[in-house]
Amino acid sequence: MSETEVRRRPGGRSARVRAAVLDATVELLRAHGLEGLKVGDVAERAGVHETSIYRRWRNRENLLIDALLAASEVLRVPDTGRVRDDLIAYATDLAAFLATPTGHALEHTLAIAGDDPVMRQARDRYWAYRSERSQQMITRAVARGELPDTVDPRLVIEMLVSPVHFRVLLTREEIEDGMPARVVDALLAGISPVR
Amino acid sequence: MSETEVRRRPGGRSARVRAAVLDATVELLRAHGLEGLKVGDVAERAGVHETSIYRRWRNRENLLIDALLAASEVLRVPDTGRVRDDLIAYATDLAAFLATPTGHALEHTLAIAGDDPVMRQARDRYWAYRSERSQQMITRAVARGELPDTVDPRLVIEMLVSPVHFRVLLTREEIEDGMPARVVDALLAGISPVR
Amino acid sequence: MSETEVRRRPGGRSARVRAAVLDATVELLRAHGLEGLKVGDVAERAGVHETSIYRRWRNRENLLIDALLAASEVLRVPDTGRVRDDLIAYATDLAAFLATPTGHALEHTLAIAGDDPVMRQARDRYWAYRSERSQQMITRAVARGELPDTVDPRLVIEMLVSPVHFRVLLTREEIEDGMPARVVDALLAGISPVR
Amino acid sequence: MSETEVRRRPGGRSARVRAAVLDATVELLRAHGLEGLKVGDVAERAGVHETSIYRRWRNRENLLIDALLAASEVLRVPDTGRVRDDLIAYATDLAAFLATPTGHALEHTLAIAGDDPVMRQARDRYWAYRSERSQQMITRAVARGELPDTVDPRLVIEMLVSPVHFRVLLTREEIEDGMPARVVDALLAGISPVR
DNA sequence: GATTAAACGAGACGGTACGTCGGGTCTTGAA
DNA sequence: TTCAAGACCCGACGTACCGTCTCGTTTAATC
Repeated sequence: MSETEVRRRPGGRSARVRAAVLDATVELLRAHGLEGLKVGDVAERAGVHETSIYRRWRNRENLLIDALLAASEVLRVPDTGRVRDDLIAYATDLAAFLATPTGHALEHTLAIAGDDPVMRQARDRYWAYRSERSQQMITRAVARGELPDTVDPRLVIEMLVSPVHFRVLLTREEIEDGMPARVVDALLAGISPVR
Repeated sequence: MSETEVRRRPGGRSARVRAAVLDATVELLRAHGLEGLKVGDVAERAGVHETSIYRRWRNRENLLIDALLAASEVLRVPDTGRVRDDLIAYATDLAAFLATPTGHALEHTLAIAGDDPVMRQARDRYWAYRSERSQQMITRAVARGELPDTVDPRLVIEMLVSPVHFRVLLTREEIEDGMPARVVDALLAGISPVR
Repeated sequence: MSETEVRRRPGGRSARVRAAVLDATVELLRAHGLEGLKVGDVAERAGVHETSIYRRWRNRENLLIDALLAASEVLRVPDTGRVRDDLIAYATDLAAFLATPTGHALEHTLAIAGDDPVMRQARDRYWAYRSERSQQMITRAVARGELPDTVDPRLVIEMLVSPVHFRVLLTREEIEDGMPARVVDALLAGISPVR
Repeated sequence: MSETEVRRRPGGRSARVRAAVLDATVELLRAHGLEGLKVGDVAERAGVHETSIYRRWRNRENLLIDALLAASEVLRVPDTGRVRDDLIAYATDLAAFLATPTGHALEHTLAIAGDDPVMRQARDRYWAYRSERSQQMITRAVARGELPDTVDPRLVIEMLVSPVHFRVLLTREEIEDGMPARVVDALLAGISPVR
């Protein structure tokens, strides 16, 4: 999904350069963080000339986005047969991913990213991809009869993942072990006792 | 709450300089956004020498944080007597604030901010302040008997505000009119019909 | 002799930039003196970006030295066939050169210059060049039989030129017309009447 | 001779401050060299407020000159009864002094110093003092009949001391042991064998 | 297998902003 | 009223990194 350009000659020099650069980018992100990522360093580590990077990605942001989206495919959507377990597992996985330097960097990049067409498109593509996949947990639960068909999958997913992002990105507080479960339970049962 | 230093001579030159600089910072943020804020411009607009800014705030980030926190005191906590109304009003207000350039800039700055002591302290102070005040909505509801005393005010507030921040900061999707109400309802009643 | 780098493409942009910057430097030195020479001004006058100057020369001093050494090639070594005339002519020329703003600035720069490797090398190269050439006046005289082969060319040249430098640099007294001749005569004949 | 101002209350606070500052200046010069001398450091070391220094000396240069001239009184004029010995001893002493950090700094300061009235006067006073005293070696020799009364004392002294200054200030070459003697001999006897 | 166009290597340069440094002035509280 | 303390003004220096430009060289697809 992070393919920005048409690959004319797969496996040729171009492809090698591209792969080396994206790898180096992620690697350096992990090591020095977002601010510490310099195009020149990426070039050096990739064994490629800086000019070649600018030629292909035009600027630092494009490179970043391309590299990070490629690195974000690790998130898997569980399918245990029970919503509660699915949601807890997903939130836990997400928290773990966001705790890695790569995950952290991805978040920051998305948060910082401007609104030029390129970034906008990249961002939209990323969230569309994630929404679509994670909402399957809800639609499957509805199909199984676990949840009423009146639920709004998007809202549910948002209320599930946003507290995790919130802590990672804004308050920077740790996500303690039971947190995902408590979020899921509050979400499923509500906080008022009776109606 | 954004007071970083002891005011030795309140009203003296130092205080005047400080105020002028913070005002200019917020003003320019509103005008040119986060990326467009240059320390040199702030200095010029504040009628102060650039060096004086660096002397006091050390770098751009510290200046930003100080200015933004000062500008974030507008958020009020409602007290209507009914949780649902309180929470909806608060979330709506928050969404409105985050839609302003100042609010946007505040979010971004907090998200970008590094982990040096200065920023960490500023961030912690900010969230402590906001948490403490907003959780009053929950504790009041518990006192009134509207909510059971088993609810975790912190979790509730997080689940209330994080979807708003999430959209503003990450997906950049609009917050439609009914959204706060739907979040509150899901939170209060839960999404599973029966247990 | 002030060539610090290998010219890869002689006459290319690099060479043009280099020449323009050195010219501008000497020109501004002439105009505003040593203290008044700002790197930014040089850049502007040379039609070159300030960064380019810092990239190549690293700091103001290196630029100065390079420019001044380039400007000091005007000193010619006379060859009249008679030592006395040669020495007087040389000392007179030297005095004239040192009286120009450029000469003045050269002196000051050499006197001020620190002992970092770059400056040290520049200084050594300069004096080696000047020594070697000026001592030819003595060796030629010895070859002609005008002077005994026991004379130390280096000492003689030092005793010839140092009074000139001394006045220009330290006492700042004028070098009156007959001064070089009197120095040369004292040097050749000695000041004691008999031996 | 380095008294720039009238001492109103010798021994009073003013005098103490003045002495402490000048001492600190020379001390720091010795330690960090000319470039490394900061007014703020001097103030701190002297246990005096920076403002007090600026009040009295007005700027860094004046302070420097005042301190250095005070430190240059160590040069003594020998009187052995024989010109050759006198001159050699004097030149040797001079070389030794100029080799000390203080001597070095004095030279540099004089060489760098601008032409504003203050510096001009300080410089003139310094050289007048040194000239007057050192030329006594020549006039005494003339009185003794050792030298003809046609010699120009000023020229002789210049030709004696300038090679020393030359090496210290410009070429930065070491002054080897026999050098003063060879200069003196060349000066007394001349370098041409016979006329 | 020779040709040719795209991509790459190399390196200087333009440009913008950041942050530093240090000399020197000015305000203010306190003695 | 004077003085110590310290913030401030001012103007430079030097740094860092982004992104551009030019030219020579390699590579890989095409003839």
